[in-house]
Amino acid sequence: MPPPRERILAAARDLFYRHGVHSVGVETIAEAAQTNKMTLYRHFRSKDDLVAAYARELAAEGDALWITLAANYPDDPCRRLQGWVDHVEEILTNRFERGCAMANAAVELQPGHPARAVIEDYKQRKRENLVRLFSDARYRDPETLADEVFLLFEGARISIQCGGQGPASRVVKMLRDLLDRAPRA
Amino acid sequence: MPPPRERILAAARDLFYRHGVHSVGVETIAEAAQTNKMTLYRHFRSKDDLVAAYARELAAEGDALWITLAANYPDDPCRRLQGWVDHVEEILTNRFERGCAMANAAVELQPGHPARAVIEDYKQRKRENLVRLFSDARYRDPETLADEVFLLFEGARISIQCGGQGPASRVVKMLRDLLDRAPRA
DNA sequence: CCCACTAGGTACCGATCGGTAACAATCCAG
DNA sequence: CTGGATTGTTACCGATCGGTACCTAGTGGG
Repeated sequence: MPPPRERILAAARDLFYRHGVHSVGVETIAEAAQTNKMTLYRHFRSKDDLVAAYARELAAEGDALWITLAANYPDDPCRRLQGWVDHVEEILTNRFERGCAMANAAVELQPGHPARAVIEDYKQRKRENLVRLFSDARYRDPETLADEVFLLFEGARISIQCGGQGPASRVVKMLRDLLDRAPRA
Repeated sequence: MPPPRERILAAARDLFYRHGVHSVGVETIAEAAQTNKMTLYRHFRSKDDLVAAYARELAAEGDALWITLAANYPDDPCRRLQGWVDHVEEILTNRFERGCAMANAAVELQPGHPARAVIEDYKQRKRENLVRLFSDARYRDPETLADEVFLLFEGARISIQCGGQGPASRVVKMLRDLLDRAPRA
């Protein structure tokens, strides 16, 4: 069995994503992690601290995707781009998708919350990664293209939980068409 | 002074949007409405009932925009479309924008919550209104165009509160370019 | 073996949550 | 003016919240 801290973070991650940060109490998390509240508070100073750790874990995992992508296709930006689109498709067709966990958390958290900075930094890095990807793939206007793709993706994720499987289900095809038709240098 | 029910709904709307549904207690809402908890519970059976009324009000206001749009430009779908884009720009450049109130609420609410149905119905109507708008303006593929515009808009709104004013600030220009370049019949 | 460190368990704290009972004040129609 | 309906006030309920004190049970390294 993994050490308590990992179990707590895993449980928090599952519950926070499924039910929202404010709807889940620390006791519930501790029980789901097969431990208790005291052990939770030995590893996290407060619930807010746990939420921040939750955000950091999500951000680290998101960043890891880009490292994996670069490692898998070190000299082929177009394949790398294709790999990213495949990843997007994987997310958007997941039956349990409930939107971007970090965006959802940002909705619930007050502007001053420690997790907010983590989330905002991550979203900015994500956009930069997209710009670099389009730049490497020799698209003519990588900035605009990155913004467009970024917003389409974010919009699709938030729309899924608003019953809008309509627009979201077609976004992958839209993405591929967009990338096919966008002008390249 | 407006009757209590209206004041309560107005206060709930302000507080729910600024701080989130779960972060605001009924007592706070009653005080902000310059009344008290008992009066609130005389007009709303429960907090969930108030949240559902909140969602219904947002939906009614969103629907009213389309009626206004149709009334202002009864015989000119292109001007109507232009009016809608102006409205989008107005929203996205608002300093107090914190995303779509209904999408934010959906993030916080469990799938079975009475407000969820209101929100999902509204989003579907919104998409249909967009399709009709593009169809009236004689675009070649109104469905795809509506999805694209819908997702760009939703993505921009959710991105604003993730510190991503980067992508969101350029979305209006992207929208106008997209509509200029999209093929028409 | 032993001792320090970590985890588990329980009981508890004050605060706040959504929601209600009972009663006084107010207001408006007939 | 009067009487019924609506509102205001206060106090309260049980439940749950985040967070802590205290003690016991392991457990691993010297």
